[in-house]
Amino acid sequence: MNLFSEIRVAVIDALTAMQAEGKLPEGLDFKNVAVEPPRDALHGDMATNAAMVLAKPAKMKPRDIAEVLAVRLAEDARVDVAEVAGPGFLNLRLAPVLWQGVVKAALDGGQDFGRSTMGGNKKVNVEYVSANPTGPLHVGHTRGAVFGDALASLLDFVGFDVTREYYINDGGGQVDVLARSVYLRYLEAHGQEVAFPDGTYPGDYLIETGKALKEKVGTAYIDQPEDVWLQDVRLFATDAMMELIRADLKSLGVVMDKFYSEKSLYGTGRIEAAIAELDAKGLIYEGVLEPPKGKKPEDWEPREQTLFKSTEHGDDVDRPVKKSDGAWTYFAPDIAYHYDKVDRGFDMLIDVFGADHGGYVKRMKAAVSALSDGKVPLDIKLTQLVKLFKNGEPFKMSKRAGTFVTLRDVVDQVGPDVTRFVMLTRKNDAPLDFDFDKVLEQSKDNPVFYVQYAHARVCSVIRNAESAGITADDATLAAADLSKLDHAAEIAVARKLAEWPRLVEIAGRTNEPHRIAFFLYELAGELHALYYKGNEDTSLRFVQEGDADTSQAKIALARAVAVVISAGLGILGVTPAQEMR
RNA sequence: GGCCCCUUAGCUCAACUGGAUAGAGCAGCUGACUUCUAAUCAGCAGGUUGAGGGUUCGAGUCCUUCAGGGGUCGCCA
Repeated sequence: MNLFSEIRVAVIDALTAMQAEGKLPEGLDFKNVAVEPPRDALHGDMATNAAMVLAKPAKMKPRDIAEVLAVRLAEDARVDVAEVAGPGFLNLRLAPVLWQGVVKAALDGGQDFGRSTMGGNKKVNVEYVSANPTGPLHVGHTRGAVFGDALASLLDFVGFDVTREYYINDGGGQVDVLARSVYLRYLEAHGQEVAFPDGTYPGDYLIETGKALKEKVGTAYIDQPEDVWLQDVRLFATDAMMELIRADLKSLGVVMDKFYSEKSLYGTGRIEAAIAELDAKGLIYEGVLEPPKGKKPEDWEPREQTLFKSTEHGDDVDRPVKKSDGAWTYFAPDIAYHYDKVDRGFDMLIDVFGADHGGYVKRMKAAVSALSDGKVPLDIKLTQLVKLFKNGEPFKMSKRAGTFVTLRDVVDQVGPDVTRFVMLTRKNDAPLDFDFDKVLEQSKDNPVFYVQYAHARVCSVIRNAESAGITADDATLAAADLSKLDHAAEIAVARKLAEWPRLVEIAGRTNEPHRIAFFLYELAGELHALYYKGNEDTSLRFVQEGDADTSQAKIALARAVAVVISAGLGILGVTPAQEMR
C-alpha cells in the first residue's frame, strides 16, 4: 500500500473528470504529475504539482487549474483540506483515518510492508565483489560487497527477480603470480629459505596454502621446472583463495547465487563466439590506435591490433580485444561474460566496480549495448574509496608492505551489522570515512546505534506493557482501535511511516540503497521524539496505566515503526537489536 | 592533454532525479534526568550550494565555460 500513489490516482481521476467537463483540454500527458510529501510539513500532508506541469500544454494559468482541481479533490472523503499555494501547488491535508490505516497496513504487512511489484518480476543480474582470487578481501572490497548485496536485496524488495553473481578473474596473469607465490611458500614449508622477488605476493596468508600444497603433493614439485607444476598449483591456489573469499563474504553475511569463472571462457569457444557476434555487426576490425592524447608514453609504438568499434556505442576511442601478440586482452573475456549474461535472459544488468575501474565503464556499456542491440540496459555503480581512521588518525594500507586491512579485520573488530550499516550511510560514489572508534560509539553521532536504539526502545516498551498486564502481541496490536491515534505528534510518526513504500521504490529505481539507511535514521528520530514528548505530556506515553485499549493503539504505532526499521535493516542486511547494553 | 566522479553551514553529510523559505548530525550556546532505558529530547545560532553564463513558471539538481580535489588512459587485471 502506497498512500502517495493512491492519492495520485485520485488526482488523475479528478483531472480526467475535468477534461470530461471541458474544464481542461483533451490529450494531456499526465505522466509528470507527481504527488509528494511537501518539503515543509506546514504546507500539508501531500502536495501535487499537477497545475504547474499542465499549465503550459493546456495553455492555462496554473492557479486556475489548481482552483478547479482543489474543489474536486475536497469532495473526496480522504481529503480534509485542499488549498492552492505559491505558484500553483495544491496542498492536501488528509483525514486522520488514512494515517491510522498506514499503521494498520504496517502491522498487517509486517516485514513485507512496502514491498513493491514495481520490478514486474524482471530478471536482473547484480555482479559485485568480483575480486581477483589472489588473497583475502580488503576494506575496498568490503564496501562493494555490502553495497552490491544491499542493492540486490533492495531490488528483490521492489519486485525484481535478482541473481547475485561473482565473476572470478582466474584467467589472467595474476593467477600465475599467485601460483608462483604459493610455490615459494610450498618450498618454505619444506624447510627451504625463500625470498619473494618483485612480482610475487609476499602476504602471510599464503603460508597455510603452501603447507596445504605440501600435504597434498609431498615432495613431488621440489626442484621441478615450472611447466611441471604451474597448471596444478594455479588450480590448487585459486580454489584455496576462493574458499578464503567465500568465508570472508560469509562473515559479512554475503551469499552469492553464482560464481562465474573467467577461465571457463577460455578454450571453450565462448570468447570467439562473443567476438564473432560483434564482428557480424561490423564492429570488429584490425587497426592501429592513436597514442593517448597529450601524454605520449615513451615506449609508444604503433601496433596493429584487433579492435572493437566501441565508439559506435558511445565510447571515446575504440578498444583492443587482442594484444599485439594475438592473445586476448582482459576486455575480451569480459565481453564474453556479459554476452553470456545477456544470453541467460537477464532484462537488466548491474555491475558494481571499485572507483579505479571508472575508465572501464563506457567500453563495457558499449559492449553490452552492441551485444543486446540496445535492449538490455547495463548500469555500472562505482564505489568510492573507504578512508580508515583509528583514534581520529587516518591509517594507510599498503598492499606491497603487506599491511593492508582485510575485510576480516574490520568485521572482527566491529561486527557485520555495524560494518554493513556504516558502509551504506554514504552514496556509493562519494568517499567514505570509516572510524573504528566512532562506529562503535553509543551516541546520536553514530547512526547505527541511533537506529538500533529506536528498535530496541520499542521492544522495551512492549516488554514493559506486558509486565504491566497489557497484551501487546502483534495480533492484538493489529486489531487495536487505531482511531485513538489522533494527536498531531502521533500523526507525524504515521506520516513518516507512509513514506516508506514510496521511498523504497525511489531507492529501487535509482539503485541507491543508502536512501534506506537515511530514511531509517529519520524514522528513528521521529520515534525518539515522540517518546520524549511523553515526558512532558503523559497522555502521549505508549503505556497508559489501566487503559489497555488506548495503550494498544499507541503501542501499535510504536510497533509499526519497529516493523519498518526491521524491514529496512533487513534490506541492508543488518540484524535489528532487541535491547541495547 | 582526453574521459569519469566529486565540490552544499566551522566539520561529516542529506536534499524524494526540476519544486515552495536548501535540511540533519557533530562542534558552539540555552534548557530538560528518583524516566514507558537522558545511550535521549526541546530550542538558538550557523549558507552567494566552488565561480561565471545559459535553459524555464521554477535550478544544488539540466546545458556550457572556468577553478580546485580524486580516479583512469594500448600489449595489467
